Amino acid sequence: MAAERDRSVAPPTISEVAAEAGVGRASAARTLGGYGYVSPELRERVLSAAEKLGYRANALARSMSTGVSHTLGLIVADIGNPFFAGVTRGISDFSRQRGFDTIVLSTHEDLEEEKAAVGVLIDKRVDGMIIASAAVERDDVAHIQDAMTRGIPVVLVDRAVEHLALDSVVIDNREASRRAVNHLIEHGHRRIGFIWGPPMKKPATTRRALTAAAARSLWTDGERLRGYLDALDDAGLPFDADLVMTGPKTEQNATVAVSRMLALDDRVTALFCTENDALTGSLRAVRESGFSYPADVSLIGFDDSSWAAVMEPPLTMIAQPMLDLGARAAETLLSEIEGASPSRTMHTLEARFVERASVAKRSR
Amino acid sequence: MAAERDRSVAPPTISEVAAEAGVGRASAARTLGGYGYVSPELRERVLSAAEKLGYRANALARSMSTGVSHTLGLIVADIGNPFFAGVTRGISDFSRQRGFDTIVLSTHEDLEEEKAAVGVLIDKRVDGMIIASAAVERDDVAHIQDAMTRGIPVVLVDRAVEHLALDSVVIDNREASRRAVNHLIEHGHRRIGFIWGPPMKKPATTRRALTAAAARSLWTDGERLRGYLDALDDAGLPFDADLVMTGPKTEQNATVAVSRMLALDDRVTALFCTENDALTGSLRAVRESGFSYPADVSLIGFDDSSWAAVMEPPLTMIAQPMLDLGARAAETLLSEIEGASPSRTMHTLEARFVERASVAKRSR
DNA sequence: CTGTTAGCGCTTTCAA
DNA sequence: TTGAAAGCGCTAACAG
Repeated sequence: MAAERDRSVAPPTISEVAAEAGVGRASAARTLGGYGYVSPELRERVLSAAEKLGYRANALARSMSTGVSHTLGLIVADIGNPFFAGVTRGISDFSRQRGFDTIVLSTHEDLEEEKAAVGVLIDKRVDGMIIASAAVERDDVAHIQDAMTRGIPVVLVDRAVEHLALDSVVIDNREASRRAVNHLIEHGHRRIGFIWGPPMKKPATTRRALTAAAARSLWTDGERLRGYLDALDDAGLPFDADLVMTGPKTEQNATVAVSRMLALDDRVTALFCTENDALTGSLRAVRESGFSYPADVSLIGFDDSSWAAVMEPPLTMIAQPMLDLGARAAETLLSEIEGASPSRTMHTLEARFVERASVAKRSR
Repeated sequence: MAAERDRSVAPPTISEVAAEAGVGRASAARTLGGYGYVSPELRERVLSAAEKLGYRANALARSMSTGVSHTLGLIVADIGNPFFAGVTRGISDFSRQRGFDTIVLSTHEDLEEEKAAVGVLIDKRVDGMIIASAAVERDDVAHIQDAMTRGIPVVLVDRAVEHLALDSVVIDNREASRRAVNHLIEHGHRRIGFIWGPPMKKPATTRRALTAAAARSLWTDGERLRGYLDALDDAGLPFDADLVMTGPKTEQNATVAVSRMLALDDRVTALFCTENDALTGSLRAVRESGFSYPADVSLIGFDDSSWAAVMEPPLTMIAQPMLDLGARAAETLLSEIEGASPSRTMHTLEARFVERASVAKRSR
């Protein structure tokens, strides 16, 4: 029997509406649920009875019998991060329009929290989930496979996961990165700092160690690093481990790392920052070291924002289509929910390279 | 009978677990649901049967019988906005810890969408909702009252609504604004632009028209404008309608409005921007007009971010405690859900005034 | 076209 | 301590 309920008056049920209208429950259900045939007469009576009682369908009960919740789950590292907030907005707008709502869970980039989040969504019987997963290794993906096994459609957003044959919606991070770094090279830069790379216990000393670490990092981190390396290789430029930040990804660490790169005998003359905090941290280091951009050091950042455009000089940035990433992920998920079989492909959206004024010819 | 379901294997139910364990359903339910007494023996059998079948409780069914969904609803204008994203993060972190998940709905600052959103949340039987409402007039709040009438706890966040006796969690916008403007006045400024005020069809020409418009605007907008006026009055400074932007709240309009203020014979020497886009729009206008800050014009903005700190010179800002606003709203809501009667008060959190270097003594 | 009825998977009396 | 059975509000066969 129902318990803890009635924090107030129990909400009217379809039976009460039927009684009020003097019709059978099924007829009331049919008109209110919008299915089956009902004569205009009864229909009218039911509608006004519902109106009168302030009837609202209990979506929970409906889901119980239909097996469909019209609710999506979204799992991201941090909903407070503007990038994920943008993606969320894209998902939310798209899915709401199709009658789906979204439960949003933040995992703080912690795999255990992510596992728990998937469990919660399974329990709540979401119709599908979109995940920007923190999973990397093969052993990290069991929770996602569990959801799949249970027949819950899953699509990945922002980060692909190697060991998972799933649809994912991403940008070509490697190419975006390669292009940015190449842009720097074309401006004569040969000492280009990369902020930030995969977090490592101790700084990498060899390219080999670094790429190995990248393989154990978030897909996005790895791709961006590979793009950096690609550009170097394309230009025949030597790799220097001192120019790649590998510490924990915080703004402050970026400042420290960049300060060091700026103090090198053969100092860095350009910086490629793969995240917003990396950029602001770098900017701070540049200033504190007594340099200015783009005269002394050129800069390119990731994830454009109106701030980047009003910096003086304005910043050259890689702009990810956040809303579109979300919308596309939602679209893909919804079509799988509606029965389409997953194409298990990577949907790659275009990132824009927004050239402004933070890159100058090397003058040194 | 259940329909559309089984997109795959139907998930195991408590009955199946009971059968597998060779016990009655109730015993299985008791151990799995964590209530009532079960002998250690049976308990063990049930647990391993559940494990074996991969049982996960169906939260929907549970909600059906308990009347509690352990789900909160959050309604904001735009989840993609960094401010709301931060608030959401605060809510999400706090409530998740207490076993509640959050359905997030964006209304695009549209009252109709907000009404629909409330309806959706009622239907999904959320245990409570947090709303940053677009409602202003008495006629705008029926949907929220409807939720209240149905016994669903509601707390307001960021924006209080005059006609609603509800708990709300906000900052003292008026005081924060007054303080910022006063800071400008103390630095000798007498011509201070306010970006942006309440949107009006045609520019206000009198103070009276402006305050009237403010009364018909979002609470935050009104409060911030009142704070501006307070500071002027405190200092005995005259009000000038030309210094208050009243157009649609877009970055571009801010640029246009500020450009105009800068072109006045008795031009503006300081700007107070009440939102991020207002600030970036203003910055652009300052630059395009051939001025620089803080030498020619001083600036103060709302909603601090790491960007503001790395601008050159760094920007003086009012920092709202976004996470705390969210956490506090969640805390208040949860206690009401747990039975506390709403205190119907405004919970005012402290905003910090972060003084950096975008305000200088008036030099003109 | 309309009403009766049997579930959906869980919780919770109530007896045993 | 345990099990049987009713009920949460809805959908969907199935008769009529």
